[in-house]
Amino acid sequence: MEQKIRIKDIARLAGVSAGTVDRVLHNRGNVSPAARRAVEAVFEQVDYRPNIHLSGISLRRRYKIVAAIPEFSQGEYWECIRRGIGRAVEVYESLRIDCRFVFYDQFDLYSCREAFGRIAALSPDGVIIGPTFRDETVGLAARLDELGIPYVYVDSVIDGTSPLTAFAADPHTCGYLTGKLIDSITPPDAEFVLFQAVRVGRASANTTILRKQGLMDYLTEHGLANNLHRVPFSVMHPERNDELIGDFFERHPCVKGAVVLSSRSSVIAAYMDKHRIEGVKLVGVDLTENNCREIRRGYIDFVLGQRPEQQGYLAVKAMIHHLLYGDSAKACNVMPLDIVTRENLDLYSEFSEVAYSDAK
Amino acid sequence: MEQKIRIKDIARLAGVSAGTVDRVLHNRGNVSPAARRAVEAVFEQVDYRPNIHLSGISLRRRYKIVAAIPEFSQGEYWECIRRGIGRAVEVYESLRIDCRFVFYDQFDLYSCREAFGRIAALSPDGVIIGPTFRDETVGLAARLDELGIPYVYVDSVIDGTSPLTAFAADPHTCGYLTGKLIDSITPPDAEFVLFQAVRVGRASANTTILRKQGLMDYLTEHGLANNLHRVPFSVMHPERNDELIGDFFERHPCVKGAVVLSSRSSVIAAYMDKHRIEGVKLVGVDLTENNCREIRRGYIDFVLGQRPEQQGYLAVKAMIHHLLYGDSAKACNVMPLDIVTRENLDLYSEFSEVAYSDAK
DNA sequence: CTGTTAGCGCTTTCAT
DNA sequence: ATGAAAGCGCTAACAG
Repeated sequence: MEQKIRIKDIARLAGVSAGTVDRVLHNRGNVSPAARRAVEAVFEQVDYRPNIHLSGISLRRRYKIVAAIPEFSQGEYWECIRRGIGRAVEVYESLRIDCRFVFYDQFDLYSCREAFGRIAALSPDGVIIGPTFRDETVGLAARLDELGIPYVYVDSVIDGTSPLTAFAADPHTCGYLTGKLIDSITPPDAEFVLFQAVRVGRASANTTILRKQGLMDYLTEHGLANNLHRVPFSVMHPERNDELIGDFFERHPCVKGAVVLSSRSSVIAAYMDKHRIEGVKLVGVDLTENNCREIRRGYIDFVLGQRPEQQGYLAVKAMIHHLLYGDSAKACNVMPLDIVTRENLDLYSEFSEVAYSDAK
Repeated sequence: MEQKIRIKDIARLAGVSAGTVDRVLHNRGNVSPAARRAVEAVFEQVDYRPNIHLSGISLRRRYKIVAAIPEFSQGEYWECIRRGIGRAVEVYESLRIDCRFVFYDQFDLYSCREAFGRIAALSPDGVIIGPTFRDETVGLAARLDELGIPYVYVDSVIDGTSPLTAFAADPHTCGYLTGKLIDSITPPDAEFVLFQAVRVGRASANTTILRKQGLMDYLTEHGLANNLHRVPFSVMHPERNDELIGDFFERHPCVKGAVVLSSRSSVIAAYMDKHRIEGVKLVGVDLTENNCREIRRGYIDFVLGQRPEQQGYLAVKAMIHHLLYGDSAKACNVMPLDIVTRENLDLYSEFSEVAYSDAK
């Protein structure tokens, strides 16, 4: 039980005062090369880790974090990310973090452009970005780089930018695992269908493309690539699905498995319910409220969860550690992909209550 | 952005000093009924939540926690629980928690009795118990109840005792989910085999019995109860399995799925490897190092993880909050059951690094 | 019984 | 450039 080392100990060992140690620690200047060397020598020797909650208490300045993420309705994916961000702000309460949200419409490029445009004027110390549109995000990243403002991605990563770090599931693995699951739970000779949400006015989201690549890679590796059908469906206008999907399942009785790589598998579940499609397994992504309901009703068999709440929590945590101590973090943290089915679903939803939050 | 309320604010609102508020808060006595009422009235109004890390800093006394859990080798289940306990102690570093481990041999009742007997003499403020033997644990619990020492279970719960709280997966759900998985990944007419570890000198662990019940319930509900074979195997003497399992698979070609409800499915995987058993799916429990290896090699198809590290972490956290603030907690916290397969395995193991720990 | 005060580890201001 | 000192929210000893 060796005593925890404190700043005062460092000071004593380096033969300087605590003030000087702190100045070195936070790169606050006004320290002679000699003193700096002495202090740094001690840091080499000992494993000093300041208590961030105590740092917070005596901090004069407040940090302002802006979280730029898609707006959401109750029970949707981004609500979890937002909740995670909120929890982190509570846990690090002693730092009195100012967290401001900037929401945009993930289906409207102009809304995103406008929202991202507002960020710089808020002069944040750090930004959490939930990206959707590549070009807009690259633009925002460039502006932040210029201003020296660090940013962290949640949910997905935009190549060609230099975030402090990112918390996201690997979309290729997600698609690959989807393939593994649908293959595992259907007979060897089954055919599959990939339902693809039709998007108005823009290409499919990058994440979806990468997931699809993962799915294709699985199928190809297992000699199943030719067993896959693709059918479009509409999220915005579910009533159009009667027409879009039509009599697909009657025409393809060998199709025993369906996959949706966006979070909207509940739309397909509703279609299957309405048209009494039976004997077709359905695998989706994300534990949205709608998806959970369809899992309970037995229309969705498996869903992959990406721990959105934890993504938000960890993003803020990483940002705070960077702001206070200049900690760098590894470029990208890959979240686990939780396989959720009717039997373990409740364990996941009940649980998020207790898992985080150090505050009571 | 409403200001966080501090003890000083409570004092002002109640018309008393901070010292009195603190006395009320910690039931330290020496406070008049009138003052107590005034302070409690304010607590009704406002949501005051002390910052536990700041509480810690000015705490004079140290708390001593004893963790009584099975001893383990590297890569085993209980190592993760121990790591989680260690992490919590780090995160709550400002409280200078004294954590002492008392290990016992989970296969030796006398070792457990002896170890549990030593605990009271350590005069701990709280005890984390990883139970194995029912009677010994009931005895320990009774002694602790008598001494007024709170205790928390990890991994499993012993009925008829009154722990502060517990963190464990639900064994019935675990078995049930195992059934669901093996059923999902085998053909409709498949038969199954349950491999049961032979225990020397004592009945099967209670957890295993409950898991088995869950499995049976799944099979019964799905009209598959008659498709299940039971075969004993040995963990201690794997070489005996050639004889114990013998030509089971040749005699039962319809068996397409195997289940192991202890953490030792890797032993069966090794058997299958050695005897070139093919076309039989295997589902197990716990992400031990051995199990992970066999998942990677493709001999185990699915494993259920119970987040042992998080169990340990949360147990200590709950205990600390209780010791400091008298927080009660709900009787039992049910951990998620993570479904792990080759494709998402690495995400789970890589991840535990970053998920906990507030300390850098 | 109660208010005042010192002190925990850390940051920051203020003299030097 | 540097050390001393004050102060953050909280607890506990102390003096009344």
